[in-house]
This record gives sequence, C-alpha cells and structure tokens, in this order.
Amino acid sequence: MTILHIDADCFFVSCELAKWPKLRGKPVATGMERGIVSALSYEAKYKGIKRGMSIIEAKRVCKDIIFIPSDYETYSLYSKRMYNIVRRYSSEVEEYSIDECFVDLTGLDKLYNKSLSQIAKEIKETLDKELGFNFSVGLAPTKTLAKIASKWNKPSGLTIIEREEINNYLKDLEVIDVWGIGPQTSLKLNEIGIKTAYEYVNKSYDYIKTRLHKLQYEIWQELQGNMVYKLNTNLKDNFYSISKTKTFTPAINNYDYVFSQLSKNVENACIKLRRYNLAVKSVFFFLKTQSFNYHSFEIKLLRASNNPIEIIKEIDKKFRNIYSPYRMYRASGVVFSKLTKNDLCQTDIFLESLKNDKLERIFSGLDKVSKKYGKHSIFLGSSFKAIVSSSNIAKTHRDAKASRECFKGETSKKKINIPYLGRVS
DNA sequence: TCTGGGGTCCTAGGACCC
DNA sequence: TCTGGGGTCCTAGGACCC
Repeated sequence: MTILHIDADCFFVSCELAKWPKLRGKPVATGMERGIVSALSYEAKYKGIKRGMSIIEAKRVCKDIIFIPSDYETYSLYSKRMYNIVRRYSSEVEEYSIDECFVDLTGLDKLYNKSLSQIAKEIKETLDKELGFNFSVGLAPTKTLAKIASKWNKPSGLTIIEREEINNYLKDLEVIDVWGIGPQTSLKLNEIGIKTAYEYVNKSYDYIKTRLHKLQYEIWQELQGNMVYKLNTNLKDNFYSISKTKTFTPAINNYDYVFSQLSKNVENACIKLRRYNLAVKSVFFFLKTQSFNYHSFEIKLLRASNNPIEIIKEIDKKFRNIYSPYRMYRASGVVFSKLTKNDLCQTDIFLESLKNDKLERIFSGLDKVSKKYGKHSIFLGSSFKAIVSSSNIAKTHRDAKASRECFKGETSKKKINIPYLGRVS
C-alpha cells in the first residue's frame, strides 16, 4: 500500500463555502449559470438534491437551496494550493484533475521515520486545516484500489487497504463502482454473472483474457493489488484535442445568433491553443438540435492554424451545410484535433508567411490585453451577438471582484473588465 | 442520466502496400 | 479479374473519466 489517492469533498461547493463562510451549514449548489446543479453541499445532498437537477426541480425538492454561479478562477487557485501542500510531502504527484490526485508514498516511511498511514493522515489533516474544508483519502497498493479506498468513507474519510484485506473491500462492491468500469461494461459483466468486484477479481486469468478487453484485464490486475497504472507525474502541457461547447437556453434558430456562438467557441478554443503554443489542423464543428440530434462538419485545414479569423472564415463557407432555419438549436461547439506545436507549422509561400507573421503578432498582443483586462475585452465582430447576449462582462466582473477579495496578493492577473468592442475582422 | 462542459484512450474496419 | 498472407496507417465511434 503505497499509492495515496486524495479527493476533495464536493470541491466546488467547498471552495465557495471557504470564500463565503456564512453559507456553511446550508444547502448550497453551484452551476447557476447553466441552470443545473453541478456540485452540491452535503446539506443539499441530504435534502434530496442530485447532480444534474434543474434549478426548478431543485427548488421544488428543497425550497431554501442556495444557487451560486461557478467561479473557475477561484477553484483553480484552491487547486494550486492543494497541490502545493501535497508536494511538500512528495514530488511523485499525479495531477489527475482539479480536485483529485495520486501520490506515490514509496520510501517516505524511511525518510520521515513514520508509517505510511501516519503520513497519509498528516497530509489529509494539513489539507483540511490549511484549505478550510475536507478531503477524503485512500491508501492502497494500486491506483484503482486507492480510488476505492478514498471513496470508502466520504466525507472526510481516511481508508487504508492492506494487501491482505483487499477482498473485504471488494466483497460487496458492485463492479460499476470500480474506476474504469462504466454502464456498458458493467452491463456486460452482469450478463456473464459478474456482479461484484470480488467475483470479478476471482475469475481466472484465462477467463479474463479470452472474454474481455485490454482495459478490463488491466483493471482485473489492479484489483488484485498488482500495479499496472503508474503515476503520470508530468505536468500537462499538451493536448490531443481542445473543445468548446456552449448551450443556449432557450433553444433558438436565428442564423446570426447561432453562428456568433460558434464564432465565440472558436475564439475561446484558439486562445487555449495559443496559450499552449499549439495549432490545429482538423476543425470539427457541430450544432445540437432541441431534440439532441447533432449536425456536424469537419474541416481539414491546409495549414495548421491558431488564428480564429482564418478558422471562422472556413466554417462560414460550410455553415450552411449543417444549419437549417427550420430547426431549433440548443448548443453549438467546436472540437480541435490533430494539434501540432505552433513553431513546427510549415510556412508556405513567402507572402503568405509574412501575412501570418503579422496576424500572429496581433493575436499575441490581444492575448496580453485579455490577460490584463479579462477575457473578451476585445473580440471578433463575428462573435458580437454571443458576447453581448451572455452578459458575460458583468458576470466576470463580479466574479473577478469576489476572487480578488478572497485572494489578496495571490492573483497574478489584474482583472479589470473593460467592455470595449473592437472589430478585428 | 431527461441531457453541461472538457477531456483521453481503445477497437474495429477500411485503405493501401508488398 | 480473382486469389493468399501479412503489415502499417488512419479514421470513426464507443466508452470512460472528472
């Protein structure tokens, strides 16, 4: 048992409660901007609120529920604090998500002259104390078992699965509760008579090998305490894909509006590309209808790009292929894939590359403005309708103010939103 | 799970090659 | 034009995660 899994309890809401202590002890949910419950406090959970519920539904179940909009800037700052604390103990940390990580504790018992369970306890207590909310942690021989351990006794649990005790934890655990087994695989396993993780882990090697796929074989090994999944301690600096989606409520069929939403998605995705110094070759865009059907188109760019003007121009040519004025749309989105490092992009003809150079300088300037004055201080004319309609400017201004108060001196970004409208294209 | 947003990885099948 | 056998690369779609 050397892998520690750390998981914040209802992370988004915990951050909000740490920010607004007066809300402690009350039923609170985040996700107001989307109209659905995204994260919820235990008080809300006990009153019957569930993730994914609409605001209306949630209010019916619990009329004093407090809804707050998500504030990702604050959450990521708390996340950074969390990782700083964990790294005081070990450098072998995998940043699995904004609020979850794996830590390899191998050898730390000798270094600190304490048992591993003692160290796990100490890390948990430091996190709880310094961040002002609770974490659940699990210590086990593999990542998959450590996930089971941290989930075992939520909230604020500390569970240690010793090698000899593995079976006790798997005995009554349904396969769907195992990390990596979802609804489809669970169904398939149930059909062949495997309901619990215990039944799964006790199947023979031959049985698993002949009937199941690679992933399921790996999980089978992990559940037995044989490590297959190593920690990935590299910091994320690359992507296979970048996507931006936006749902609009209510559904709408206005051509300009829908197109400008898409344009805004492209702008956002390009900002992210430039931040990681990437460029895209394959642009997939889609519209989702009111009845949850997708209409999409894929564009292969001749040259990798991270310039929204170029990309939107291409989308504009094909937009009519998927748009119909007789359909109501609830969402638009883009998915960028086939990403390459920007400096490796081939520059073709001389004039063309000169023009690109100029555009590149413009966008790097825009990125600096956004960094200083907030996202979408300046945006493309084609995104106009989407930006003004989202009333984003007022909202981000308010959020920025709140998080500045909360993180005095800690934020590197000075975020003053100037609702300046510039037409770049 | 009556439906939000952002990702990764695996598999099967087709195209193409010798 | 059909037939073997074997390899690689690419793509679409499925499944899963937070």
